[in-house]
Amino acid sequence: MFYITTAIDYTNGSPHIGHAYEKVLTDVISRYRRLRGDDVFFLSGVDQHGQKVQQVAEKEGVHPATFVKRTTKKFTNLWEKLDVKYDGWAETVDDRHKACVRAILTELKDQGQLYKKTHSGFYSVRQEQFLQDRDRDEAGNFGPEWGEVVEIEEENWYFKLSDHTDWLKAFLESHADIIIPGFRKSELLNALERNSGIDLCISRPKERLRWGIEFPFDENYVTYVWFDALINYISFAGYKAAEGSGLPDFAKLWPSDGRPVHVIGKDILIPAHGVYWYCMLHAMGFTDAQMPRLLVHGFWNGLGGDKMSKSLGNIVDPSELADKFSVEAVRYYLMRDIVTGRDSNFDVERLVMLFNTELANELGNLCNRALNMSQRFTGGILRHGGPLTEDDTALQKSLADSIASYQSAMDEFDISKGLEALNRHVVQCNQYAERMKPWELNKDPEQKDRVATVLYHFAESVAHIAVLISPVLPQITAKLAEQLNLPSLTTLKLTDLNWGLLPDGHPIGKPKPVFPRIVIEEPA
RNA sequence: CGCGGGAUGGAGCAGCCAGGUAGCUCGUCAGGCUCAUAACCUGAAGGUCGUAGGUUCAAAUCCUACUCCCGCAACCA
Repeated sequence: MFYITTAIDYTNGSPHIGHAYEKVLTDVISRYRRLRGDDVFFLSGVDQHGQKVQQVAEKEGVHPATFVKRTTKKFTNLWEKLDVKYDGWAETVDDRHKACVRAILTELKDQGQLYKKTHSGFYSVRQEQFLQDRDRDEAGNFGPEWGEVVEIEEENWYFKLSDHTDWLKAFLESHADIIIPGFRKSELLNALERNSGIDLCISRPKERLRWGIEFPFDENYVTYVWFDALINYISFAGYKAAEGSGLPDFAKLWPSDGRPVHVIGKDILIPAHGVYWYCMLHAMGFTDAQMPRLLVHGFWNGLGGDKMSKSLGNIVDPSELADKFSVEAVRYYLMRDIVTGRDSNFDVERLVMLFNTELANELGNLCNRALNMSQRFTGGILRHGGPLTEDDTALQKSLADSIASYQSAMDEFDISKGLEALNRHVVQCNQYAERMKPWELNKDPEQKDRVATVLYHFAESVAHIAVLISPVLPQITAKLAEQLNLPSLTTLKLTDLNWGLLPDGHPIGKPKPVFPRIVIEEPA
């Protein structure tokens, strides 16, 4: 079983392009693994507790539960629109999740992993948070942005993080591909070096935070984010689930030799996932062989590399984008114009350019011209035709090569490179067309077989690409399958992709552009 | 000496881990083709691969120093 998760998004606002990227990326990986023939379970969800939600809900005069229900809808609507198809959906207000969190807390407390301690520090009443030395201004004071700052003492629950950091260091050092890309691991190890010996505060007194999961053994406290949000990866996988909960079988999703993949953003690697989550799992008794892989993606920045932010006004709404340019264009752009793990700059012009060149002009046009010629020259019937020439075998080899590099790129989560590999074959097909000139051959009745052979090579190439591109553009695969009059294409696996998907004598459908070019009206 | 990333023809990027003629897309210029979505194909111009050293027969790639840009620095998230 290939178990893959996204981070759960915090429901205090609307989803932006970064949320969409992560979910589409995970969706594409899931679909690819299914294409490979793997059993896949894809979990996504939302983080609904916490102070920010409580505050915003209060401001809007609604109960937090009502508020998160409304905000959650914005996320689920977007995933539906963007064709993100998850198998499990995590909502942290779910009673089954709460029960799991409580069971874990109880167990860890019994094992002596949790303890209560008093912390004193400077507290900003307005911001409702403790302040650190680095929040001080140059003169060493807390500035006016914090409002009234008081020194208070507060008792809280702590998790013995420091008991696990030595193990974590050794574990990370001995497992090469546990964090992708690799440079993130050195960053994590360095951070670990600097900060070991600190325990983790995991509670909030109820007078400060009500909107959370109550401690099973101390009713005056709720869990703070860590032992709530992070637990979703196991609670919704069926960890400690009650009979008839409707949750998956945990032993199947996360077996003793199973390593799930958590897809997360670079902002939550250190410390949340890279330190806290690994140590939490270790404390719960998960073995080294069960520790998840972390696929750490980068961010989409604004043009020029600025961070996207409300104040700069360069926030991109993925939903509007999909309405304007189509879901395919958005999915393709998000996968194509970034190297997994790195940052990229969001640029609508590049979205349009990549769609128009690679999809409309190259792939779409190839499909269109191929089917058109088949309709006009061979009556819409595909035939294997005459004996193969060197050009034909070279084209078949190009396809095989493309599939091989596609597969190795996709196995390494490098979607952009995988798509590039497919494009290479499309370009080969167009070059083959120029050399073979079937429109010339067709004028000579002697060359009927040759024309059929050449046209078959186009159609067969399109059929293969239709399948290979399906993780990124699932709707397109269906459209291409329809035009090729071969609905079974949508159910093929990677191993089924041998030359000859289209039988001899196969009647093809009517060509219709699958990627109409995006035309931007220039302001006069 | 806090940590990590980046610096490659006009633009955006790949290549670096496992050194061996500098690659892709867009743009520009010239040509070809007409089956096709004003799509497709061919050719050309354009780069001392941030700077300075070093290792090597050979460095964009390895090592050292430096410059500039970005992000992050754990009871707060």
